[in-house]
Formats: sequence, structure tokens, C-alpha cells
Amino acid sequence: MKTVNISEAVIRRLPIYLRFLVHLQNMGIKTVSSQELGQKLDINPAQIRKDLAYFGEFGRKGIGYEVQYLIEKIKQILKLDQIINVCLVGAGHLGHALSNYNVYQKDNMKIVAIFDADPQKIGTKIAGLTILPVEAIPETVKEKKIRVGIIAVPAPEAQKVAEILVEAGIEGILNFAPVSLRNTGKVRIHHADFTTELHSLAYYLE
Amino acid sequence: MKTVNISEAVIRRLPIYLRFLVHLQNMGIKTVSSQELGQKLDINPAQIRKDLAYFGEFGRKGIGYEVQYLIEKIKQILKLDQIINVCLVGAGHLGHALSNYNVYQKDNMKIVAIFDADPQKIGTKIAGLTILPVEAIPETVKEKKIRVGIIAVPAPEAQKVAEILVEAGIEGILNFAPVSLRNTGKVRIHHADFTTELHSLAYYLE
DNA sequence: TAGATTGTTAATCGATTAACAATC
DNA sequence: TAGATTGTTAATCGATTAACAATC
Repeated sequence: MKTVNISEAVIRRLPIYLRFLVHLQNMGIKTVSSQELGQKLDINPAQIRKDLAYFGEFGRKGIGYEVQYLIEKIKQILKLDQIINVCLVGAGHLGHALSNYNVYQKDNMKIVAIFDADPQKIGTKIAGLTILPVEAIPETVKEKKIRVGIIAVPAPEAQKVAEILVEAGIEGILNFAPVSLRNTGKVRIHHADFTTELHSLAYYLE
Repeated sequence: MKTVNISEAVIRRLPIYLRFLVHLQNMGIKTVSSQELGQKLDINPAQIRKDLAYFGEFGRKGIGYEVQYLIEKIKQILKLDQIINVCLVGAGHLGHALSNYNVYQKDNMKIVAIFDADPQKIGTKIAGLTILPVEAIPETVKEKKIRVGIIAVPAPEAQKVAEILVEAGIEGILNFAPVSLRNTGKVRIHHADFTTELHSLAYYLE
């Protein structure tokens, strides 16, 4: 798989499928068709079938997809079948919220270190983790085999933090700061910036 | 303007342009070309020119775009030139983080009410606002002319909250809960769900 | 078997990019 | 004037959707 370059649009839909499939599983539902999925997720059924077909033949003609099996397969595709260590930079309000988010364990993404620049905060604990100084990023990333960094610092500091993370050997960044990060190096940067969402939402009002 | 239906992709880029233009303004820069913008934002200059040209002729040939003027124009397009009242549902960690975010005032989007279902929290204050019960949503939305609702409640409750907001006459929703909301009514729903971002990021690791 | 639904090809639709005349 | 850069058309590229043979 991944012989052809799969488009970003496809990859962004997989987690949405995954989430709904887990929901179906929790409800005890065993199989689902692309039509049912499409109806619930407001996505064209043909697109769902095509997205999945990039990675293999996961369904059965006349029947649909087995929920449990498809969950496993999508997790494999997204590499969520292995534990991925994550660090969080920024222990402000947002950092607090993120570190308490209970989604990580079940998704195999685990926050194993929290950093902050404020000397007042260093040494205090959040979610069982002692806050470390930003200077400790390089060694901690190596020691704990951290592969993903979440940036939750103020906008003016985000670029510098990103560069420190890249330098430390991180493979992916999720950026919450409301600023477009220049990509130094070959890491993947995703944005979770709600201000742009809020601004584009304003356009559609009324 | 908006005679032709402008694509969503265009509208989603406008806030990114806006943010960088404000940054340039803060640095005292007066004019900027599509090439410079494109280089900094990693967007094709032709695309930037085309995006802006949907709404008018904002640039000057041979010169580029006047920063201040373009900021004004984009704010007009996004309807950020008027104050938009926003409410927040969910006063947990994330709600706390959002209510303290300082981006609202300068963007004319202002949180004017906070709701929660937990009786323990009702009556306490966040960011100067008294937390109200969810039952107070309909009257408060009308009274305070609230147009946008931010959902920051646990996933299982998000759909019901969305329906209450729609029923109350809200025009747009920004959903932070990790669940795909069914759109009852004709409101616009944007997602600020970082779990899907984190999951798709995993695919690109290494 | 008949009905349902996949995987996949072909058609359509839409978005991005290149190119360039107009013009500051 | 010469150089730079826009606004816009045409070309390209890519993504979505329709349709249907294969088959459970």
C-alpha cells in the first residue's frame, strides 16, 4: 500500500470513518454499508468505497463492511496500531485542557512529556507529569522516543518552539498557535487553529 | 460580491491572509505583493490574486497590495467589521481555555455567555461571565443577540447541544467535540476537532 | 435465485497553476 | 521609459461522482 501517493483529502477522511465505526462498535453493530456510512457522515458512498479501496479490499459485495475488521484496518493504515509518544509544549489553559483530554490512551497516542518556558510552572505537575523547561526538549525527545509535538504556546513563540522540536528529531507537529509555521526540515505540520475556523464561519452567517 | 458562489477553499484561505497581513501591519510594512505573501504562507501567488479578485480589485499593478486597505477589505468580506456575539457551551478545561483566549475582542467576535450542564458550576464565574444552565440557552441567545455557538462539551452531549442552539436561532456553530454533528436546520457548522488532525498526522510520520 | 453492495472505470466537476496583456 | 505586478483567461491537474460488472 501507499504505492501511489494517496491524497491528503483521503487521509483526512479516514479518522472520520474510524470514529464513526468505533461508535457503531460500541452500539453492538456488526456490519455497515458505504451507503449507511455516507448518510450518517454526509459523504458520498462512492467516495467512501474509493477511499478504502486505495488500501485493500475490506468489504464484501452484497454485505458491506465488517465494523470490527474495518476499524482494525484503518488503524493500521493510520499507524494507530502502535503506541506513539507525544509531547506537549505550553502548559497554559489550552495545554491543560489538552493534557487532560482522555482520547490519547485509546488511540495509542500518549502525552509523555510537558514543557513550558515559565520558571514558575516548571516542576509543578499536570496529569501526573512534571512540567519541564523548554531547554530539556532535545534530550527528553530522544530519551522518551517522542515522535509528535503539540504546540500550545502563544503565537509569537510558536515558530521558535517548532524549530526546537524539528531540531530534536520530532516527526510531526500539531500546532494550536494562531500562526502559519514555516516548515524547516521535512516534518509534517498540521494545524488545529480554531481562530481561522471561527473567522471563516463568520462569512457564512445569516 | 458573492454573485457567484465562492468556494469553501477560498473562504478558508482568507483568514490566513488576514492574519499574516495584520502581522505585517504590526511590523510597519505598508505594501506587499502576492509573491511575497505566497512565499511566506506557502501558497501559489496566482491563487492569492485569484482569491482576492473574486471580491474586487484590491491591488495596484506594478505595486502590489496596500496592507492596511487589504485588511479592511478582507474583514468586510468575512463580516468581521461588525461585532458578532458568541456563546460558549461547556465550561470544562477546554471551555476555560477558549473563554480566556484573547483573540475575540480584536476580531469583533465576543463571548457574551457561557453555559454548562453541571449544577456545581452554575453561578460561578469565568472571564467575568456567570455560568448559566443549558436551559437558559434559548432566552439568552435571543436577549443577547447571539449568532454563533461554540460547543465544548463531551462528545455524547454535543449533538443535543447543537440542536438546542439551532432551535434557539443560532446561525453558526464551531464544534470542538470529537463527533460529526448532523446538521438539523440551515446553520453552518465548522469543526475544530483536533483528534482527527492528530490521527491523520500519524499517517505521515517517519 | 433475487436483492444488495462492493470495487473500479469512466465521466464530470471543480480547483489550481501558468501565462500574459494591461498598467502602475 | 523599464521593471514589476496585478487581474484574468486558458490550460492543467486532481478530486468527486455516476454507473455498472462482479459477486456475496
